[in-house]
Amino acid sequence: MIEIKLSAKVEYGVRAMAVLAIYHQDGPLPLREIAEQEKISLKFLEQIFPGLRRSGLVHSVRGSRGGYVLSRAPAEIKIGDIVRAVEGPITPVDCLSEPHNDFCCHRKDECLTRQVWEKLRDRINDVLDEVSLDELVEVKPSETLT
Amino acid sequence: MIEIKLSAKVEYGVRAMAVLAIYHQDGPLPLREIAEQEKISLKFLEQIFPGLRRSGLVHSVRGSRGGYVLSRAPAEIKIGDIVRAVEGPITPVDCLSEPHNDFCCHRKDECLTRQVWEKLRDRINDVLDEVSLDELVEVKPSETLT
DNA sequence: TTAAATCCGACTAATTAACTCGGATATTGT
DNA sequence: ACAATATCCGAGTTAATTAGTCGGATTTAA
Repeated sequence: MIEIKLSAKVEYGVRAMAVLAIYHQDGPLPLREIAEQEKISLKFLEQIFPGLRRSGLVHSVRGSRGGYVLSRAPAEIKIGDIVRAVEGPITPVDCLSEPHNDFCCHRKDECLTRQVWEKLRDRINDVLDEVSLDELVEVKPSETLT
Repeated sequence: MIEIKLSAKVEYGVRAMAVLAIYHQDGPLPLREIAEQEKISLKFLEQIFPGLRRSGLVHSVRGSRGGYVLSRAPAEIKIGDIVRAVEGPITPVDCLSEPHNDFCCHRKDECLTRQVWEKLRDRINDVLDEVSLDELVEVKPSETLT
């Protein structure tokens, strides 16, 4: 079994954003296209994108010939942004998201393990904020800058 | 909702090991004691400890006056050891644990996002292997070395 | 022999995850 | 105007996982 695991929503969300990054120039890209390319259920994608829009990472164009467009350049979008947009704040244990209560951990003054999870949370966020979308879709050596 | 989350098993496992570290000198400590101190169900702890034992982190003393003892000094036990003992190898997406198959991600040559999850996995392991049990139970300034 | 422990495996209840479904609404091309 | 193509919205469903329970067998010290 595995214990630190990304949800399918996050995985698909990042994959979908990567596709959007590739076709960034070509105007709005409908989810149908992304679904096809990445073999993801259209209906599931439809469920994922509202979060990305609310977080301002993409903007939507409704109606025929509509679709989604990145609202910033791929270089300005970090993987962490996507992950947080899809699922909310990243935190390894509930204890960290709530205001500290003494029942969270039952040792006298302070939760001993809390500091480890805090460190873990911070590092996870760091890693995810180090990589941006453009790095993800970087083309192979063949098409690097002239 | 949260997407990178430790299971209760891991959280309890680490807390329990911290208690064991504190009473390290005093011979075997029964789970009943730990359960009481940390307000964790005894039956649940009983389910967690076999994994810790099989990984060689603790050894058990059966029968009356029995319990569990750390098999190494707290300084030699990393949080990562505990996490892996309780739940198996740490990996953020299934794709990483299996031998690479082309259906894992549906882009032509290589999974673009894979590299990010690999980096994430490695960093998570790094963080968890940086902290050892003794750091976790380090006493407050009042009782630092004379 | 009794009490206190680990040990073992099955069972269950609750929650979450991963979709699915049906339709409403907006927009464009003809 | 109208059909086609999108996003949008919310509820429903199914499967998997998690968290925890339960009953009892085994081991051992006192």
